Amino acid sequence: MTLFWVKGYQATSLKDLEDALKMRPGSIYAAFQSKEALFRATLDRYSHRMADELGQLLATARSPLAALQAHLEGLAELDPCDRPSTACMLVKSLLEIPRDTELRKVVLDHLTQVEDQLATVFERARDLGELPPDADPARLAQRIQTYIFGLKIQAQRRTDPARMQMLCSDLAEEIGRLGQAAPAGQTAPRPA
Amino acid sequence: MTLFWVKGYQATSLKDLEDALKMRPGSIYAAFQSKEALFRATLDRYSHRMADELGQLLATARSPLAALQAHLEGLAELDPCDRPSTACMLVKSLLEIPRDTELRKVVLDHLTQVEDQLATVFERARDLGELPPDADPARLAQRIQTYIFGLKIQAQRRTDPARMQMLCSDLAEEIGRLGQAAPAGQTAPRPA
DNA sequence: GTATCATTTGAGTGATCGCTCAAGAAAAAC
DNA sequence: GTTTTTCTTGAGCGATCACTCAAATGATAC
Repeated sequence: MTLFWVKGYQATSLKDLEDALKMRPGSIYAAFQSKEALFRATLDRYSHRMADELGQLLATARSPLAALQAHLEGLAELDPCDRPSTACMLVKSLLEIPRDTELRKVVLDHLTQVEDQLATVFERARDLGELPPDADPARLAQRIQTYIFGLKIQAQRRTDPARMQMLCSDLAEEIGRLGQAAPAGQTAPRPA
Repeated sequence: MTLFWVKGYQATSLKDLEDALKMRPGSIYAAFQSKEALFRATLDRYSHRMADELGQLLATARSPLAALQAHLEGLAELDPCDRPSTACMLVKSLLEIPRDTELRKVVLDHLTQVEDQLATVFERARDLGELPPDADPARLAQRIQTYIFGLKIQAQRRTDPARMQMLCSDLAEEIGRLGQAAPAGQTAPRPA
């Protein structure tokens, strides 16, 4: 997964995979069906990890909205210490895989899955009173996902970490504002 | 340029270029030095066009801030009618070109150039009183560029155009709020 | 120990990659 | 018309691509 994540699908050769998996071509094709099938497997794994990560953050945070803010803030220190790449593997794949491909559809499905998960978080926030009752979870999900896409690309530029921190804070604050800017007659709760 | 833009650098073979340029390999290597050099030329061209586009929008819009809002709104109808791809060629290149490459540096420079241009727009908006005097143009530039990155990736997903329109409006509104949310004692101007 | 099954191996497949260069065609100079 | 110069051509270079398969190796059954 790391290999595909860092180098991308096309740029990863079978020689690379041989070294990484410590398997010879025959074994690779016996275990997986093809380079593409192996790549799909890594996409699945990546998506699951992403979902788990967000789920765990949600479990530990004091509130759904705070969890999302924390997630955005967390993108500030995306230096390749723990993670192999600061870019999102799904976005990277989306950009390099041509249209009208089975593989493309797989990537799109995974992205929609993530979006749905984010929508669920917003829905929960709304039900808990963190958001005004007329808030549109799907719309907000699309928005924060756009933020995340943009932030992870910015992280690829490896600029000043302080600037990256500022940027993440700005966008996290934007999410926080969603709760405070309640319409008339609506009071924003103050989660403990 | 279209070819590199749509297929990406690696996925574009010399055969593709032969067909597109209607030149045989010898001529291609006589005119340009290599596939990489040709790609650099297209990156330059793309960047210039981007800059011109934004410049023109700035000239026609009623105000700098309105121009930026219009630019974001414009990303809603990015269907591949006029443009070859809805993705940003620079971002696409950033994600596929490995670290520690000359080519990578070229892409990063171009991205910084765009960012600087955006900062100039915000600076102008501030000087015109559209933004509070303590507004940080560089910071705002980084933020709107992040929005643009995210939006252009969303456009790649080819989802419901209405949802895309909503998303663009949301982020354009975000930019508009920068002008209205003036600090104490500051009045937001109402540009005609 | 021997036979049976499962797995791994790596040389080799044809195709394509980016790229070169001697030879030919076209244009310019005279 | 002839020579000189400029540009174009496309066969072909070695390297690499994703992938295959007969043979070697390892594990299991008896």
